[in-house]
Amino acid sequence: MTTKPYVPVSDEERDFLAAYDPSGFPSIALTVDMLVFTIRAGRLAVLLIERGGFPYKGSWALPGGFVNPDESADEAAARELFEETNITVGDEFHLEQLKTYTTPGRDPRMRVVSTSYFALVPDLPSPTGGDDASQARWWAVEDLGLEGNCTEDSPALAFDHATIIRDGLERVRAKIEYSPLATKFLESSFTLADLRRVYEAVWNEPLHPANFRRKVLSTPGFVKALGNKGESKTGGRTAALYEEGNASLLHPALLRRTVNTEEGDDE
Amino acid sequence: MTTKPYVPVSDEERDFLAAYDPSGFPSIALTVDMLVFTIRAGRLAVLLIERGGFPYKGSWALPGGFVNPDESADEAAARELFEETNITVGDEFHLEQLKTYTTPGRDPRMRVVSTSYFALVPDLPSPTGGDDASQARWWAVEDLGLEGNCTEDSPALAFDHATIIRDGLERVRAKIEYSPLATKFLESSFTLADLRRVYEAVWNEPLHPANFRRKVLSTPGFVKALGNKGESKTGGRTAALYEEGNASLLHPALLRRTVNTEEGDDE
DNA sequence: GGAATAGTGTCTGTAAGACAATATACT
DNA sequence: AGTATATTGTCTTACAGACACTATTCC
Repeated sequence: MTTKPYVPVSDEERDFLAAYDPSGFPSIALTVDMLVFTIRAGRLAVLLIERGGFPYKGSWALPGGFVNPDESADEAAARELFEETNITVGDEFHLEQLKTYTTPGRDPRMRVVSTSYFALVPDLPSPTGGDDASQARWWAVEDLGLEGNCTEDSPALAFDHATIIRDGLERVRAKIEYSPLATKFLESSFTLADLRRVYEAVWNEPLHPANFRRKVLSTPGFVKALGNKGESKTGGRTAALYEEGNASLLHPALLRRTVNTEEGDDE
Repeated sequence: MTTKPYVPVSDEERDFLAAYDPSGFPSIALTVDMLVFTIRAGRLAVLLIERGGFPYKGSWALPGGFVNPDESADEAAARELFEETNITVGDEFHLEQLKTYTTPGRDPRMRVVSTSYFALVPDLPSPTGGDDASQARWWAVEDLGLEGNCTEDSPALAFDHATIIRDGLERVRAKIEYSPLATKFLESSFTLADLRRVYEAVWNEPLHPANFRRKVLSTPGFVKALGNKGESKTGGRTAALYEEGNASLLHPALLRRTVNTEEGDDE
């Protein structure tokens, strides 16, 4: 529980810290941890990096890094996201602060305060290997063993990153109910079936196509119809294309049936 | 935008910082800022403290303080809340992390990373003067001039605390829709009219008593009926008493009509 | 034509919003 | 009695969920 003295483990880190505070090692390091979510093969996935050194060597961790002295955590998060995925901040995807983790000892090297961010991005062409030698890949969140369904294939997660991923999942699952965030998982034009598959992947439950359609179209500002039509992929009628609308909140909201609360004896 | 050298402004601060990092002043200070909300005279109010020294002398600031080296921000927030209001952490009120503010230069003295928390407490007996000589009082959020209704009576707010208060208001207003948090503003037993007045104060809009009642009672786990009845205060039929239920999420949610989103051309 | 998906129409149950009516307290 | 609030009842409208049906594409 007490803060241990810091021992640099790589030249990059040593250099960074020397530049960070010329007078010595800082008492507190501020970092960002990135939850980069996407939909791959119909499943919600998160980007993880295999750690190559102490601590948690061989475990999988969220990408992230130090906040520079002259930048805010928001700016650091956008920078890290670009470094990891080559995506530039814009309207194409969503980046939002999630929560800050401060428990003493969460990093054995020193006191590290980490502010987590989550990003929602469309399916990226490649597994987006990081610029450093570390191994990066997408993990389907189902396969992480976060909800008791832990198997021998579930990866070990470094630090308190399992908690961060759980918190992020909860936020994303709740937020697509009342905001048009689900469109951020898709390219700029999409079909209503694409949008429905996003909801099904994030909530992990099937939705009724006809009712979903009626609901989305009756929510003002959620999506906007484009004139053209897409191509049929597996046979079947060609679907119309839509783009993101201009609403920032959905009213009325799309409601899940499955709500993770204990409802007991009422009244 | 660049971080200025730190100049201690009080003996307490100097002592704290010396103890905080014996090798010198820390590069980053981690603090908590507390949004303590309550309902006073039918209006949503927040606790503010008048600053007695540099910077922002004479402005009003959120209560808060440094996170000690051996505690988490959660623990620091609970400690600060007790120091400000003499309320002990428990089921009686709500304490939750809001957001972390990191912009360089937000405190002119040094790089201060502040994690904000909001607490919902019942109306407290006294204005709860702080233990130090600083002036503390409740401010109705309407009177803070946060939404353009700024008058000459609106207080000057220190640092980026106007932003923090706005963020907190948004969170609380949204969260009482789908969680039973509104009961945290009340004593352990309350009438449905009391609960309705909480919603009316937080949302600043009148609610229909009969429909509110039916809605609350039909939401499983929101409130639980007590056998006894309260006293009539202003004449009129005596209302039945209720206590908090065991639901953690309201399903279905109580919906505001007024939603602060720009809804444009749909479809 | 057959299979597959997109999209429309319709029925039903539930619940919200408005409002009237009744019940119970205080003066 | 008169007033004020609590509580119940009822009517209308909106919408979610279910499901049948039509439309359009590929094979």
